[in-house]
Amino acid sequence: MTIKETLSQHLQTALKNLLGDNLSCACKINVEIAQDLRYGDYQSNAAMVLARQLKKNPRALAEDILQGLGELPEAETEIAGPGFINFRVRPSFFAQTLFSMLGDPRLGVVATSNPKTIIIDFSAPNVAKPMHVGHIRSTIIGDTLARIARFMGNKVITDNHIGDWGTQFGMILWGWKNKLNPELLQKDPIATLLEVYKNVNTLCKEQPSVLKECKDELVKLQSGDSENLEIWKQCIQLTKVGLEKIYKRLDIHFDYWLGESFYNDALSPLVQNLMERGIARESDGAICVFSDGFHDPQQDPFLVSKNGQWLPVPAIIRKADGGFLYATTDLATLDYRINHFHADAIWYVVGAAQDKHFKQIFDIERMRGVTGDFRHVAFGSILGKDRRPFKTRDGETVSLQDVIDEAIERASRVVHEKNPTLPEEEKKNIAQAVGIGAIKFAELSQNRLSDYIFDWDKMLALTGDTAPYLQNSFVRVCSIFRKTNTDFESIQSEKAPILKHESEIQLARLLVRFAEVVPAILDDCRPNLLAAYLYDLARSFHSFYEACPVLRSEGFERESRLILCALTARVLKKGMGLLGITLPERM
RNA sequence: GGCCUCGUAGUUCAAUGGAUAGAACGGCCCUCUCCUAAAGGGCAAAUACAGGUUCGAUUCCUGUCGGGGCUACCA
Repeated sequence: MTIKETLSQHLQTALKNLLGDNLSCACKINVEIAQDLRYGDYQSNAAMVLARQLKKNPRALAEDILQGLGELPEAETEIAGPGFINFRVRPSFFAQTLFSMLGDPRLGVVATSNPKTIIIDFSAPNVAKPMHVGHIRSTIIGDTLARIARFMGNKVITDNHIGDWGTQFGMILWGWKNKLNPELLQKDPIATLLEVYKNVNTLCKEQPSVLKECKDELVKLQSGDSENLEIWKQCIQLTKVGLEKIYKRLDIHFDYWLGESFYNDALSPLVQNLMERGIARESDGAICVFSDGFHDPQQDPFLVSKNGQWLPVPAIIRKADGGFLYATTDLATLDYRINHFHADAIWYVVGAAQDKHFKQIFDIERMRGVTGDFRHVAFGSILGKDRRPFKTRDGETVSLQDVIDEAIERASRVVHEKNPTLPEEEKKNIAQAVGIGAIKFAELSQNRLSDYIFDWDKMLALTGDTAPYLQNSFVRVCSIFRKTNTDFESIQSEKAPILKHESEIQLARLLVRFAEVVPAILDDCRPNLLAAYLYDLARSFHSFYEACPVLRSEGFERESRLILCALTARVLKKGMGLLGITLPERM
C-alpha cells in the first residue's frame, strides 16, 4: 500500500465513525499530494467538501475529523487554511517505506488488478517516405505508453500500421519504371524513393498524360498485376529495412507491422456488412455512415453546422469510384484487433487533427455494438518559429534521421570536452545515450496535447530539465558505488535507514512517490507526469549529493545514505527505462 | 460561418477545482584542496481580456480578441 492509500484509509475510517451511514458523499473525498511542503506531504479537502453537503462549518468539521483520526503512527496532522487537513509524514515512516522498497523489485508499484490486452497503434510512417520530425511524437509517446502499460501488468501488443497502400503508389510505380536510378536505390532506398515520388509529382502537374499513366499503374496494382505487385513489395521491403535502422537506434520495437494493405481483403465485406445492417447507405454515389441523429448535434462528429444549419458530414467508407478510404481500413483494423487479438483496449497515438476521424470510427463501432477501451491518444502539432506547421526555409520537413544524427553529434562534442580520457567506444555509447535521451525526454516532458515550437537548441539541449541532467544524477550514484566495490542492485539492509538531514528526507519523500506516480500515468496517457517526477527526483538527489557526503560519513549514517543512493539509482533506472531512455554509468 | 483546441515570466514549457502559480533557457550574484561542476545555492520576472459558478478558478461556464486544426469521396 502506498503512503497515500494508508493515509486515505485512516481518513475513511475516521469519517465512517464520525458520520456513520451518512457517508454517501464521501466518494469524492481523497488524499492528495500537497503542492507545497509548507502544508505537509499530503492533504485532504474532506472537511470542505463535506461541510458544504452537511451545511456545517468546515474548520469545526475538520476538528472533529482530526479528533477521530487521533495520533497516527505515520504522520502528524493539522488543520490549515479554510479547512484543509494536512498530513506531515514522519521521517520514520518514510524510512520504513524505503526499507520495504529495498526488498521489492517493483519498487512499490503494484500491478493492476485488472490486466487487459492493449493494442497500441503508433508511429505508422508511410512507405517510400522517410520519417520526419512529425513522427517523433507518435513514435516516442507510443513506445513509452507500451512500456508503462506492460510494467503495470497488461498484455501489450505494439502494431506499426504503416501506410503501405494508397494512391501515392501510382506515382511511385510509374517513377520506378521510368525514372529510377538503381545505384542510388542501393545506397539509400528511402531517400531515393522519395526523390522519385517528388519528381513524378511535379511532372504530373505539368503533363496530364503522365498523371493518367500513374492512375493506370495504380489500377493495375489494385487489380493484382503481378509486375506491379512485385515492385510494390520491394518498396515495402526496402522501406522497412530503412525504418528498422531508425527504430533500432531509438530502441523501439513493434510486435507487428500490419500495414493498411493487410486489410485489403476485409474492406469489401465490411462495407457489405455495414450496408446490410443498415448502418451505412449510399449517398451521392459513395457509401457512407451517418449518425442519423443519435447524438446531440454539438457533440456529433457526423454533423457540421453551415450557416446555422446542421448538415450531415458522414464517414465515407467507399468512394463513388468504388475505392476505399482511411476510415474503411481503420474499421477493418479495429475488427481484426478485437477478433484476432481479443483486444480489450486499443490506443491510437495519432495527432490531434484527426480527432474527428477517431470519434467517427469509435461511434461506428458503438453503432455496431462493439465495445472496448478505445482511445485516441492525441498530441499537438510541431510548429515552426512563426507558429505555422513546421517546415524548413525551403519548405522541406526535417528528417528524423537528421535530428538523431545531430543530437548524437552534439552530445559527442560534450563528451569529448567533459571526459576526454574515456575509451573511444564508451564515449560513442554515451553520446548515443545522451543524444537520443535528450530527444525522447524533450518530447516526453511536455504535455502531449500542447503544440510545440520546433527548436534544435531546445530539443537537443543538454542542460536544464533534460535527459542528461537525469543521466548525470545516475552517473553520480554509480560513481559512489564504484568506490565501495558494491553495486546498487545488491544493496540490502537489516533495518530501515535513519533520515535526519532535510535533504535526506526530501529525497525519501520523492522516492516513495514513485509507487504513486506510475499507476496514475495511464489514466490519461500522460507520460509527462513520469518525466516531471523523475526530474524532481534527480534534483533532490543532486541537492542531497551536495549536502550529505556518503562515503565520508560513518556508521549507520553511511549505511542509511547508501540505501538512499541505491534506491535513487533503482528508481531512476526503472523510471527512465519506462521512458525508453538509457542510463550510462559514466559520462 | 460552425465545431474542436490552445493562449501562463524576455523565451520555451509545467500545474488531478486548492493555500504565496512551478521549472528550464537567457540575465545578475555566489560555491570545485571535498563521492563526476553535464552540478549546487541565491536574485529579478507571468495566468490574453470581460463577466459568471464556488469557501476557493490557470483549471469549470458565457462572451470578446488572437494562434492552430477540422468542416463528404487524401491518409
